[in-house]
Amino acid sequence: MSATLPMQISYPEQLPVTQRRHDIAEAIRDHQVVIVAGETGSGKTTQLPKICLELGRGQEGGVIGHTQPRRIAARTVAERIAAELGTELGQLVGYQVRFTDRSSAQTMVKVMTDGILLAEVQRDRDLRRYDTIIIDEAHERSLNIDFILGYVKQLLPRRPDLKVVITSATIDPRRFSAHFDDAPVIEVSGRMYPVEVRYRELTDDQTQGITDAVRELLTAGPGDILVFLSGEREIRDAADALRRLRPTRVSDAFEVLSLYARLSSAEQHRVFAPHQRRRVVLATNVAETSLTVPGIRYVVDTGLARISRFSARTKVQRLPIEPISKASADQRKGRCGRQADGICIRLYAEEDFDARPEFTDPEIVRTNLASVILQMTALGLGDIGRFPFVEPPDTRSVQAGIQLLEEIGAITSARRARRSKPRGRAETRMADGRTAVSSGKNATPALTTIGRQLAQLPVDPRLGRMIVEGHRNGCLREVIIVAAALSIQDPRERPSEQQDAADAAHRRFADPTSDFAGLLNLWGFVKEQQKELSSSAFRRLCKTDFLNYLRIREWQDLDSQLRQVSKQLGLSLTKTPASAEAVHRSLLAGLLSHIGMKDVDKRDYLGARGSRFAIFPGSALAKKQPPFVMSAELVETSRLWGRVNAAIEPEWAESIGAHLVKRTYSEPHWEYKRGAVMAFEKVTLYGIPIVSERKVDYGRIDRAVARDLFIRHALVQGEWRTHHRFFHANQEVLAEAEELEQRARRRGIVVDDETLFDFYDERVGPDVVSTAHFDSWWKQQRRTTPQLLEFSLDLVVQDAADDLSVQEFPDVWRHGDAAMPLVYEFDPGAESDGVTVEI
DNA sequence: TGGGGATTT
Repeated sequence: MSATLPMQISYPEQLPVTQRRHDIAEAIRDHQVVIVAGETGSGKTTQLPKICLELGRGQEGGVIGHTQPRRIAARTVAERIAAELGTELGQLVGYQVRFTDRSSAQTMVKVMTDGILLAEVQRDRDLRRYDTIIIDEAHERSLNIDFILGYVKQLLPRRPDLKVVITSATIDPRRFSAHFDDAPVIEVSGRMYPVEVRYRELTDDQTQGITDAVRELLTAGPGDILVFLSGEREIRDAADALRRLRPTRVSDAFEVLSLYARLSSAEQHRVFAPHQRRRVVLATNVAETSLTVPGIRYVVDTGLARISRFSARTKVQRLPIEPISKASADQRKGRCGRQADGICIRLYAEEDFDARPEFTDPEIVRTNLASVILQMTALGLGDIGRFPFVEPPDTRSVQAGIQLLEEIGAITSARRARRSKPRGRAETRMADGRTAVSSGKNATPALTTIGRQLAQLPVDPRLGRMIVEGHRNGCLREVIIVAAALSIQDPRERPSEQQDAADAAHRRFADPTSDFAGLLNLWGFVKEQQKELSSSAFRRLCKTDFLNYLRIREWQDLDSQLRQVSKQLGLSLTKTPASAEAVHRSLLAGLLSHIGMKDVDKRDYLGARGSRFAIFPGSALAKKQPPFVMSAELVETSRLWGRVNAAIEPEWAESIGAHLVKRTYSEPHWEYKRGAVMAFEKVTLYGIPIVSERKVDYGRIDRAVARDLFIRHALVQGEWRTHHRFFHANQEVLAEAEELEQRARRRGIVVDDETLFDFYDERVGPDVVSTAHFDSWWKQQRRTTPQLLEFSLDLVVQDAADDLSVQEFPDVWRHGDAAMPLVYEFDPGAESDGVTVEI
């Protein structure tokens, strides 16, 4: 059956999976999808590809694809399979992770990260390259795994020849089985020594609980202790307390080590180095799946972890400390007992454990979905609501993802497309910043040109958006460097013992107005040193300058990758150095909802949608906080923090966010000097005032109101200096009527302003909103109707005053030869009231 | 005024 296989396949007898290999082979032969459930040590990861090979799969043009959640795992799994098959890595067995492809045309088993498989979907929609796909560690339920499980589900009918094997820890294999129409489940036992669980509910604080537990375990026998905590601070507190602990016996002496992802590589390596003394390792979740600490006999579990959650309401990522699930607690427990019996002390009550949720929420229900939606839309997968997810994300999260994609101009919803108007018109500029987009029923957004480009860029959509804008602003080189830095882990190290020295070393690159500029400075320094130094001297420099060499390499690799993809997208690199403003304007294109306005009183920032955030203390902007900032990352921990920031000019956001800004106008008023109606414009972006009181020509905003005010003030009230004949003639007519009022000692003879307004309103052209508009309109109009705007005395005098005439009230009192002027005034109570003869 | 962990043609 394996005629084309060059070697004999054998299975290590001691592995539990070996006993079930015939059942597994049979199941794969008879079913399209098989679930293999088994704990660590069952051998499923390495033996399943061999079973598939023996079934004749991975041959004659097809490849066995095998996905891993992490890069390191992809490499080591491939190495082990290759070794067991007695072949060289990269031939029959290969692997591919980002930046490294060690597979070839001969490769029958290709181990890769799940992200690589997803990326391949873009150009091989039916995954024709594979005849078998093994999805390992599916219980981890990462975003990638859930997307693959959904994608494969809808692919199966189109690829009846494709076999899929899902592997999972023994927790809940039924869920996967149900997702794949009751696919058979084969359970394989693990190879674990028994672990005794002791519940020690906290009576004091956590640090006390940890020291008590450690003391208890020290007396239980030899072996290292692994403590799970929620974060760096808790680790520091516990380490301090444990170092103060004085063991009563010499044999109880131990050293304390920390382990978390941001630890410097030297500090991390200590954990894996051989050692004599007993150890207590204080770790975050990094030790739950990613790193295996060797030689652990005992586990202390605080039962807590920081879990990332995305709030669809506030649109920010949160990192609350939460009680972990049963599955996670059991995974922690399983970290001891790999070499001998173990003990796991849980710092909570058994009833507490029993009441906890079975599983940790899968990432897809906890994360920002913009990237997934973008990829799905690019793949033409249609309605997200109908995609066969194992566990569909919440509608509100999907909406939030769509909203973000709209913010960065990646998609246009059907509604927005219908509403859009030609640019440059007042209506267009008055974009309403509407937030709701599409209902679940017609949630099929359309990709814009930008969106199609973003789908090709292997970075977060916000970062991709910066890159696209960088091309437009002639600073692609710089923006790619920044975007690359933002998508990897910070290459700057801050070892716990030398924080001040590390900060000082890093401060050399800091720019007080921009952390992004600081990254560019660091990049320049690294490039220069690399040019001048030998490879080993450069590594030494990294160490003394508190830089993580591997992450620097990762940064540079990602930079090259992004340059290459950009080139394919037709985005061109610039040779000449770009201005800081061009770079920051480009970055802002991806961070429109991450801007903030300084609140001087509260020493923090007003952010989008009424949120408030503070500058993270590690930022170069923490000391002198500028009036407006943008933040690359907003994460809520003890409070909402902006981690990587730069000062911005708020006006930049007005043009880049033209599709989102709201404009409101106040105090429209006539300005005599300008001969126009002006008003104050306020521009807000997500509720942040980016322009507070800008005087604008209101005629372009609201024609009706501006015309009304023009007529009232310029024409009716005469607040205008002009030579138009009708204007002066009308004023004389009015003056005559007013004189009549004085002489007749009656008010109400002259018509009120409303009548005059109506007169002009009926006659003046509809577009006349200022003196300039009037002049050009009247220039045409008066040729045909020169008298159009002239008042008659009849118009300005009330009907009831018709019987009166100015002649009845003479201007002069004649007495003999003398002619004395008469002055009329109607002002009861005043001395001048009545007729006054001037002698 | 101090943040869990992965991953990408």
